[in-house]
Amino acid sequence: MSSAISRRQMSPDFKTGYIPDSSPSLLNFDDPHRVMSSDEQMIFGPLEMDDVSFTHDASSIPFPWDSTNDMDSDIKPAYYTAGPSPLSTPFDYHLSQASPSDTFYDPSAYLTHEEVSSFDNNLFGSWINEPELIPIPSPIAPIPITPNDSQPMQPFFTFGERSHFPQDQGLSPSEFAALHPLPLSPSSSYEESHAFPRQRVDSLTSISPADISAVQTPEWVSGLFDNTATPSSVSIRTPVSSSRPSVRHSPISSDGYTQRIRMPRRGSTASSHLFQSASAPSQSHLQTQARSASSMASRRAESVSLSDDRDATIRRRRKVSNSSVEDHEKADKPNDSVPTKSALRPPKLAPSAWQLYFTDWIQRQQASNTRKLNVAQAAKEAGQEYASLSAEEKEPYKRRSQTMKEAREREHAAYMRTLTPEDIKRENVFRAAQRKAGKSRKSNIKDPNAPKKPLSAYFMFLQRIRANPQLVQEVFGDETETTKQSVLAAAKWRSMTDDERKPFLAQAEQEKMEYESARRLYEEGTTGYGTNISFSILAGSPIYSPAKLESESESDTGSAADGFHRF
DNA sequence: AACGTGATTGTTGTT
DNA sequence: AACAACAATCACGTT
Repeated sequence: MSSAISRRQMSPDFKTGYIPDSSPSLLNFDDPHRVMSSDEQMIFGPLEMDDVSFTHDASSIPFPWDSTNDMDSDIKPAYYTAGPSPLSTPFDYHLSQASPSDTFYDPSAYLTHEEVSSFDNNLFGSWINEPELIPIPSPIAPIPITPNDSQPMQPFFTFGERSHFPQDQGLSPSEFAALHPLPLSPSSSYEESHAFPRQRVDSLTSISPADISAVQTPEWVSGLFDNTATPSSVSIRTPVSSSRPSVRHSPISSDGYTQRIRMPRRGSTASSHLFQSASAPSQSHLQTQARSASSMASRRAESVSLSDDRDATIRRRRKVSNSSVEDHEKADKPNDSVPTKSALRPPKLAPSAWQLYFTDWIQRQQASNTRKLNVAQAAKEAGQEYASLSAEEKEPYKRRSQTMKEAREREHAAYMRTLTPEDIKRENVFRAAQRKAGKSRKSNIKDPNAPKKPLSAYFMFLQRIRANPQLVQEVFGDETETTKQSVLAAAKWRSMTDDERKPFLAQAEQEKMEYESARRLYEEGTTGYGTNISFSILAGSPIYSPAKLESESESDTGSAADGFHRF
């Protein structure tokens, strides 16, 4: 399929001055110091985590043949430098360091009275708001409570001047392995220290269903309960070490507990309207949260009395929830059969600014006007009005949407982390079947807790180019489309000699080894029969000495080897 | 699947 | 059903 005309590529700036050979090639592979022997690197062994660096990012690999300074190659995504990653502190309500510029002072971080009230009756049935401010603890605007429990946000580890916060994405093998000091010790497990870095953990040997439901609860919702209940009773707990999944309760698993609290399927398309029409973000989450916060005793969805019979949606949902069809279907299915439905129940998307406006608009219509409008008509009209709004008028909607979106993203990441490898496997089997049947194009999900696959040599080569403007110019010329860039890079890659490729191949080999180790560790941990044998040679602490990091990765792993120039 | 990012397609919620 | 925003996917190379 040829790509359609790209409207954004018409800038003439890119069409000038391609001078391929105007300067000496930066791709000079003749520097005898350039090569890292994989043998030599293996001296330190793939599990010797003291020399861990973030080298899976090939752009940061200090290829000796490259004379350009490290600054180019040290570029990291913004979230590495922008302070606490929102994704890394999913449930941290105890920050006290809100600055005036923080969203703590942001009006959009507050729910209106209506919104709060709606929790009682229609469970987030409306996003409508009025500017009567009632603070809700945004995940990025932590509530200023529990002063004794508050401490400055600490970077999980530091790397030079920068702070690195664990991502919900997979980790590089090095990161992963290094963060697995003692997988059998609950208090030092990876998820705790990494995914929930500042979580106070009292007892983690097991996790209750209530904990799980809390994990699944949107933060902007659960925060409300944090306000009224004692923090400990509703504080969200890490969903248990990933290395001991034998005690890990999957949010979608069909064990007795979670099965009961599971909410009706959202249904991909047709059925969703049935249950969701009046729902806003995560009814089910709210429901479970309400349960776990107010009464830990009654967990059965069926027995929950939410004191709002006015809401027909709830009744409909409960009705479906009562049906035992689902339970049987689940229980009867062996693990290896292809699921007919996805069991995943991720938190819903936060409403967009437009959706907030539209809901608001509908409300206003209902309040004032007597005429009946169908959705299509309403959307048409409201859409025009929305388009004519000034930026200032859209601002409050955008801010509120943004705040909710950030909260939702964190909640989603937290949810994903609660999935067990089995959950993921199951879901991917389902998705594969859907793709095969042409019913969906959804790709497989990956385990966010698992170590990340390393880059291939060619991909490292690509990254190396991209990290250096001069190399970009030399290899890509003025081509800005990434797809075409990869074609050019591949041509270059093919034109290179084995010797020229060698440093990349060596590095790829090295990281592949590290990855395999990390993967084995992870799988051992997640099979429930893991042993701690190999962990003794890992770094004893997830906290590194940054100085060692930098120097070692450059001087040691970077030393020459490939035949010439050894000592 | 690992990287990058602009373009394109799919999903979302509202009555 | 209409709407706008956003999420997800695609394009591309190699291993």
